[in-house]
Amino acid sequence: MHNIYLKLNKHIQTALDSAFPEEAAHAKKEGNLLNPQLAKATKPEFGDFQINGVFSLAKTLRKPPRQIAEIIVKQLVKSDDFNSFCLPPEIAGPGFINLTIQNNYLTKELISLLTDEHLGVPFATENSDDKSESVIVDFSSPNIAKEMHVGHLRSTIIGDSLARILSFRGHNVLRLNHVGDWGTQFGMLITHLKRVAPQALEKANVVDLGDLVEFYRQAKKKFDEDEYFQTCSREEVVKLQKGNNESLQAWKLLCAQSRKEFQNIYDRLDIDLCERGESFYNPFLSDVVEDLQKSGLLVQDAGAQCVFLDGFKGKDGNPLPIIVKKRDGGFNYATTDLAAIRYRLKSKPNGDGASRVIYVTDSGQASHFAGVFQIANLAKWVPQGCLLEHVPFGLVQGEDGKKLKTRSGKTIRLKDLLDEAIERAKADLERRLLEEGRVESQEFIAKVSTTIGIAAVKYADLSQNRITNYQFSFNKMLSLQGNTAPYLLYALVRIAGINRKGGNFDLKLTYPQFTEPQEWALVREILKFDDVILEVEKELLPNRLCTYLFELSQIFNRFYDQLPILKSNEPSLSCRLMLCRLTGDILRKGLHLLGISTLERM
RNA sequence: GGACCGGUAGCUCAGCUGGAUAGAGCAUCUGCCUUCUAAGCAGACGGUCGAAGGUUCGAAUCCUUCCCGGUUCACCA
Repeated sequence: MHNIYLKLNKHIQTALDSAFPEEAAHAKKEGNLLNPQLAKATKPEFGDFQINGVFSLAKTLRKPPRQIAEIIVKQLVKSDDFNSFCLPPEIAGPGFINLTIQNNYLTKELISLLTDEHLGVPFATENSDDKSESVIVDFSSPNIAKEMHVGHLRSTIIGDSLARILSFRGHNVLRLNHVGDWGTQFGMLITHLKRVAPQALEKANVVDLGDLVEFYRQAKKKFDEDEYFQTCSREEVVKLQKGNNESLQAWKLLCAQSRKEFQNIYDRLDIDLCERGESFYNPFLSDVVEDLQKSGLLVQDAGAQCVFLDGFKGKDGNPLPIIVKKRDGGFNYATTDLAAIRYRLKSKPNGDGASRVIYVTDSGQASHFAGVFQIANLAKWVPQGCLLEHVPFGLVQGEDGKKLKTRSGKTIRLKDLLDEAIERAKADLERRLLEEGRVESQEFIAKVSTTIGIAAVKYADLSQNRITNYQFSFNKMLSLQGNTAPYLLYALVRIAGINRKGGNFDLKLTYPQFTEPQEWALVREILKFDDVILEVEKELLPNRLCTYLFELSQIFNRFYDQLPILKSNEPSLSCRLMLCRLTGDILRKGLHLLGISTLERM
């Protein structure tokens, strides 16, 4: 109802201007407008919208709120256009004005959705007020030669969903996987590789490293035990940085192997990413330091090149430096992140030309990003109107409230976690089939349990406000009741069932005539999709979309339970089928925007 | 100790620029399947919104102080 909101707001604004010309003029002089504080109604009985601004007006005008409200209402109903889509406003309580949109206007909006692939959500374009932006979403970002574990789960799932939503809105989205493909750990990895598989350096693809985690563990063990190995490793880092051929070859092999393993996970999760690791920014690191030097931000402290910022203090209360060049001349992650910011904001072809950069990482990195963002601003790398945003999220905890670990205390591999979700979904499904005496093919069972398992993991994560820590529970996420993926998928399956049994309707024949409250509740909910998407785009909180989809499903299930659909007579039959179709479209689209695939039967 | 984030029903959590009587789900209890998938629906029970002050016509929401939990604080990322 985004358009309706804008239309209403304009009407109210006009009404305020004519009802209180002096106040309006005064407000305008101050550079603002009288604020009607138009908002969505907090409860269905209050209609569709409510005006909350009467009280502050009452104060400045020194008149009772209800009197002000009456003046506004009187002014509003003078407009024929207003009366053509809104019912006469009602003054309620101490001075709220409740607004209800007319039925025929709502049905008109609803019909327009039938032919709108975007389901009412505005599409940002190059030349409009609703301007399309270049957005970078930096998410997932595992480390090369390590395995993806639960720690990567939230970033990957949340980042993917945000990227999908921003693209859907019309923005040009670059999904960057800022993998950890550079750094001191490569010294030991390359040294180890050279020892166990020297042939890998001569020919490409001759060696399958298999379990990289085990490989990493072995290398680490040697590094800790063997002094000579340590020396070689350190030398190896230097060689690599200098661009030694052999070392680069080994490095590439390790990266390729990791990439293959990451890709397995991304394929299973249906996630599309553009890999651009830390190494990409190597050529720009010294420029960063130079730039900071020029802008006078750089300070030498204890041999390191640092930037000191307001509000950054250490344990002892002394100012805390952000180091951009280490005492040994090396760079660290602050430097890389600064180089990345600079590159991403620079216009093409020397950069990405982004106007919004979103970092989806755990909240533990909040102060790091606050620091580098501040430096970027001070160094004037952030053009007017460009936005750097850290999108933090909390820890994944087990049901005991502690950091999620295996029973033996190890970090849980993402692969195992997904396998278990699917396995449990399969067990649930098979139990149900048995109970209901249904027989399904192995293929069906495999597909349904995979879809449900992955959906459950994703939805459980996304449906929670990302700021807080998140308690991971297979039982809850796979639960058949409540705000879970299976519940939403089930609503869609019901709609698909209706479609199979003759759910086609001819929309030309139908001018909808809704009569039942369950129908109207569904109509109104369907029309809220655009508001929700716009909100998520701004706040970057996918859980708002989840809440909406859950409520839509609830309202649909009520409708489905309480009214006959296929067995109703015309015109109800067509009207109800139309509601099924739109509910299905929105659920499918909404779930898709969360990165969740849907089912026809389950 | 400083910074940041949390504290809302027995449990897990929503709560949008401050708005009307604080919302879900789970759990517990009570109803509803000759009918489109009951993985559903209807209802009941459940609250000093961590505490105290303050701002406001109005505070879970904003400000201050305090309590509790988490994260983080110099060359790892």
